[in-house]
Amino acid sequence: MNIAKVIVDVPASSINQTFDYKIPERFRAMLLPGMRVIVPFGPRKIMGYVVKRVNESSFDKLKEIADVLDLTPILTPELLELGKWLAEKTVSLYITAFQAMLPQVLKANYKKELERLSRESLSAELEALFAGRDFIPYGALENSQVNFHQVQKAIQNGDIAVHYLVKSRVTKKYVTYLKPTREVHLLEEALQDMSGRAKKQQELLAFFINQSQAIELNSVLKQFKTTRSTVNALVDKGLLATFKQEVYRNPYDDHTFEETEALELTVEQREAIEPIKQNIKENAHDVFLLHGVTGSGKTEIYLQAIQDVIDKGEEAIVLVPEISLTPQMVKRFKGRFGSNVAVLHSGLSNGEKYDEWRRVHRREVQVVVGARSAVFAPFENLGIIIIDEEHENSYKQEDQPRYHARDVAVHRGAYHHCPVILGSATPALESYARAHKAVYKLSSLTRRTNDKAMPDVNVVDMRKELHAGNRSMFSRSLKENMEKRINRGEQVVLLLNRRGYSTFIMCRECGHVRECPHCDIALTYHKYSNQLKCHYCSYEEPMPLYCPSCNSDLIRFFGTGTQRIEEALTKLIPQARVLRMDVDTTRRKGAHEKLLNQFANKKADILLGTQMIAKGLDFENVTLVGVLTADSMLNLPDFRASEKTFQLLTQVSGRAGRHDLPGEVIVQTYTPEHYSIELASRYDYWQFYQQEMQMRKKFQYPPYVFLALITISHENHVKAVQSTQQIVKSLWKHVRKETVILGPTPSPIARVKDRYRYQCMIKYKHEPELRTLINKINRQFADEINKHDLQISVDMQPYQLM
DNA sequence: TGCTGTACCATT
DNA sequence: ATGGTACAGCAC
Repeated sequence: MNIAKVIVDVPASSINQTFDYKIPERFRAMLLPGMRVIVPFGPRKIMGYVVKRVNESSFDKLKEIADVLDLTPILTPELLELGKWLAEKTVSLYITAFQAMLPQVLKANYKKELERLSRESLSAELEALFAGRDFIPYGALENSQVNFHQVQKAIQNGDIAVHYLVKSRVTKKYVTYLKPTREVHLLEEALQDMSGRAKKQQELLAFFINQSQAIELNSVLKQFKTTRSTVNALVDKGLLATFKQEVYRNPYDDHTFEETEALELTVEQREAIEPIKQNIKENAHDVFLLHGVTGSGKTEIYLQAIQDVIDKGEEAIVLVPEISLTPQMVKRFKGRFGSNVAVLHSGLSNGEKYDEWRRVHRREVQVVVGARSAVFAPFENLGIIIIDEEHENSYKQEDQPRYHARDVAVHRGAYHHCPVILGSATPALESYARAHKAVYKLSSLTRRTNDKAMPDVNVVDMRKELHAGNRSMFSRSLKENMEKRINRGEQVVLLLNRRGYSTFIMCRECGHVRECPHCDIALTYHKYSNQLKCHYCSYEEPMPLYCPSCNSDLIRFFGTGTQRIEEALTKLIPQARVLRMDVDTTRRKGAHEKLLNQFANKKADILLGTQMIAKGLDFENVTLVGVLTADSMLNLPDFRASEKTFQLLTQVSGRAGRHDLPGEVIVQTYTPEHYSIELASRYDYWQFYQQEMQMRKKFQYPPYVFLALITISHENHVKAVQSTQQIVKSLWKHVRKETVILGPTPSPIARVKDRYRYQCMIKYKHEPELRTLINKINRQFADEINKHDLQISVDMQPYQLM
């Protein structure tokens, strides 16, 4: 078993295979699958993952592994298998699948450097560059006087050499400790001998005579109100010593969480949790769909199920959409399980994420709460996987590997023989359909734990407002209600239902809209930098003073951004204190929580924001929720538009009147008759499900069919269309006759980064060979991809059809 | 003849 | 992805 099969860190389809390496003597005893290694690859050195050890290789000229980066495997055998499955299932590269399962800092950093080998003098330019040093970064060659040829010659001469370095991005946090190094009597002697002037040194030394334990340096400095120099003096005298010890960065101070006990369950909750507990007890794997209205106590069910898993000595993964939005969620888990919980989400720094990940890796915790990628937590005895708000789009990763966390969870659940819980007030249609077909087990929670009714939803027809001469974005009823609540000292949440919160600029004179020169999309105005930016390629230009097309100065930014609504709102109700929550006001780290805290402390009357305020917030003083434009998503070319609208309206309605004060919801719309709006206002999920299923059946969309989206891009418009056409043709040849292939169609954003994008959509019910077929097509186009810069990307379960 | 840009090719 | 190489084009 002295040969290792390695997946190397080269994201190219021609490299999407294992490479064999000899394991040198010094690594034979310790090298295991799942460890990272450094291997020579062509002229350079790169990182790779060992997936297997074998005895033989069909390749005869094997190179040796240059180094091993881990002492223990970072991928368990299960995760190695899962990575393979994931890559194949999503038609992605093995390397991208493995990288997706690990924290960012475990990815390799590559550097090149030049070493001076000979003492003899080099060319004047090279001498200047090295400036007496033996090693210099390779990058120093740029903007220097040295030309490439000189370097090549020097290398051939053996005067200098290029080194390829693989650097770890891992940084660890250390705390410095201070401790005495001599026996007590020696310290006492030293204290006597010390000059009377060194007051602080004496104090410190006296302290350590009574105290032989190591103490954190910073706390000593604080306690004695002194500085490092005092300590250094004692260290120099050989009386004290400092040493460093690694500590985890802990983003949450565990002690600040109030401990909670299990709550008494309602009858409904008990009925829902029973089969889950049974599953846990019997090591059985079922997928449970927990359909519970907001406030029905889903989280308590999660907590008590997890308790069973912990008692059994097993581990739990809890996925939440985006945890920084719900500090309440962290609080509940830390409150119940204390330091037995690791938290993984995008609000943490890379270092913090790594430390939390390591607490899982080292089995220091049994519970992980985190966003999408936490589904890969390296536990080996999983007892339960929970996906909260399972309908959320953020569980689908939109770049390679394009996976859905739900699929991964179910796969891991089957492997570990443990239950998977999908919880939501508005389950994804796919999930509910599966529950309906008894593929998943359905549990319904129809009542709130406090038995409060859901707030009344009043739908306001904005067309009538217009006819009545009200041209503002606030209906009369919303205005009156807001004033009434604010005067009573209650609070209001206002939701602007917009997917993009971008503001584009348009000339009022000629209608010219400023677009990105490289992409077919309007540029977005950014107030803080007064720049126009492209969200797709990061192109930037200053905000023009005059219209580039007609030179008029009537160029303004457009779009009903939250800023404009805020302005209108302060005009409409001058006494209201408005808190605006959007990308601009939440950009800074922690800004999000700060704003929410301000609102919780009643520093504002109205919280105005986009989708981000719809989820998981719980303010007891909020009695009115207003939705300004409920139908703005309905016109998007997205077959899930109705579903998303229904989900959003239901979620946001749950924000009002959760406590003692009764709540009310006002929904403004131009299409009050639309079933998603009408049924959301009645909280009728079942009716919505049935109606929407009919639509999906009629137009052949999921869950009636599976989708696959292939996007082809090329700098040349014609080439892009032609290649897509060819792909469509060869698909037609090999799929069943019931399968539908649409395309070539231009992608909704037809050009990005100067590349034209065409797509083809496959709608199928049963195509077991589809992935093989797509891979075959990929290979057919290998030449075009390598030589002529054609790009083909595949999404086996598209959520965003761009 | 020597320098520069580029297409192509292999990587265990 | 990325570095090496063969080769074409061009100035001297």
